[in-house]
Amino acid sequence: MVSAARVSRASRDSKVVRKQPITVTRILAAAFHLVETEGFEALTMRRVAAALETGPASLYAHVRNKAELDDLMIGELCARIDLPEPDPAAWRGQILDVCRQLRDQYLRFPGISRAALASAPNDLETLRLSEGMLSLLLAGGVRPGDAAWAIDAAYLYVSAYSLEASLRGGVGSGDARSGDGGVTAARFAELPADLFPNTIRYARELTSGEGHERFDFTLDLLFRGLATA
Amino acid sequence: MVSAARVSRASRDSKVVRKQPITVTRILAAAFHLVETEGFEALTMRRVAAALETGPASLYAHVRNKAELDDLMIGELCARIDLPEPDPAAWRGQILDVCRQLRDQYLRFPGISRAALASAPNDLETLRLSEGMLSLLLAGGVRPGDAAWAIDAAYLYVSAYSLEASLRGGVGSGDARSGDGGVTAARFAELPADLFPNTIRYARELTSGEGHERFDFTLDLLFRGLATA
DNA sequence: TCTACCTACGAACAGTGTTCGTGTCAAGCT
DNA sequence: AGCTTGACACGAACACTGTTCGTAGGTAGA
Repeated sequence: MVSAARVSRASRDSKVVRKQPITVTRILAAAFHLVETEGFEALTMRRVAAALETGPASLYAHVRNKAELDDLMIGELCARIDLPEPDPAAWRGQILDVCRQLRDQYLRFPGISRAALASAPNDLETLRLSEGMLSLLLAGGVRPGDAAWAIDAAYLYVSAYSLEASLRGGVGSGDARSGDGGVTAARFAELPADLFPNTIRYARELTSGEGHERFDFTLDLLFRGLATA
Repeated sequence: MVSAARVSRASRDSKVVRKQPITVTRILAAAFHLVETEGFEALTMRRVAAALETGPASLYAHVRNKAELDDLMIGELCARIDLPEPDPAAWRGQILDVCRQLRDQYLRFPGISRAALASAPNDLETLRLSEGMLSLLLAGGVRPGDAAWAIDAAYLYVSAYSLEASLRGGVGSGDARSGDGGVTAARFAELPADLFPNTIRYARELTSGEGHERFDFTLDLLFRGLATA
């Protein structure tokens, strides 16, 4: 037996080097890599464990649940959001920017917004984001009650939008870019004309929206309606 | 062997009566009952099959997937929505009413909105709802493009709201009604005061909202911002 | 009457989250 | 130095999940 002890400072001495210890950080890194490349459905305790070259049981010493792993990922994502210093004159642009950041983080890891919707993870990072958004609106002169409810609605919408966008784009179907909208519009045209007159007539409007136009449209609608005292 | 044939017209002759045949309707009924009483997580092919006193394989003759079962349920829910005749003067109230109906259908079957978010089920019933909502907004004088995007946003929000409300209320925790808000507000008060000044200060606003006040608030915000030509 | 077909279903497969018990190491105490 | 303690790692297993295969059974048509 090659007693492979005391290799704590040498990273890779030989092939019998001691395995790097499992930490929450490494688990999270493996999880993010997995979701980024294969989508949220592939995020499995076994897959994460395999990426760390161990068995699934080893993860439960650092993470209570898969649910907790999900929450940790959402927290990490929220931590990456850049919160601007509140500028009372530009609060609408600022809050929109924050929402866009959140959306892009979600979209970078397809399907992860499921985890955001599946729980109300009141950890510190999520609250930091919430606090930051609240500050922007308050600085803009929005009434506290309205501000609180508006950011809640915005957070919900961003999560739902990202989830739907992830499913639509998928993680494997890379060719479903612009042609898909035309396909859907064509299917609308084949509906019974007496039951779906408006759907047929406005098929273009229903399926339109390049990039994130719909996203901006909705959030603008949401924040523009807030009274600034 | 008691040949139990030709019992097709007699419903319940004796104990050896022929088992009622499996139909999509019966599958859906069992599925709805299951979700209503035990929540969406309990909706399992095996549980549905067991409720029908058969094995899981028997379902796959009538339903392609569990995903298709989910879609069928969403379709059924949408079919129950009552679409009013468009009244140009009252379109805001009308669309809000439709959204409330949808919300109540979702909330009656806790967690089922997961299925609504997990796919864009373009079946006829979903499209009927979409067409109805579109008609209301168009009658109100909303521009077609705005109307199409607004109902999309509203549908997304209703689903996300219902999902979160289902998780918050749970299906087993019947006592988590009004006391929970106080608990969350109290947890906000224990946060580090230098990092979360607004969260602490407006803890009441952040956790307030009896019944569906937040729901109405958000949708009002959404629809009030639409220009009526 | 015979045949063909659709329905029902038992059994099994590949996965999932999670727990139990055992090992194995590192540090701390005597 | 020797011993003990405790945390970490992990193989195996349990109770589930969705889904498919092969086969039986009864019904409808020729």
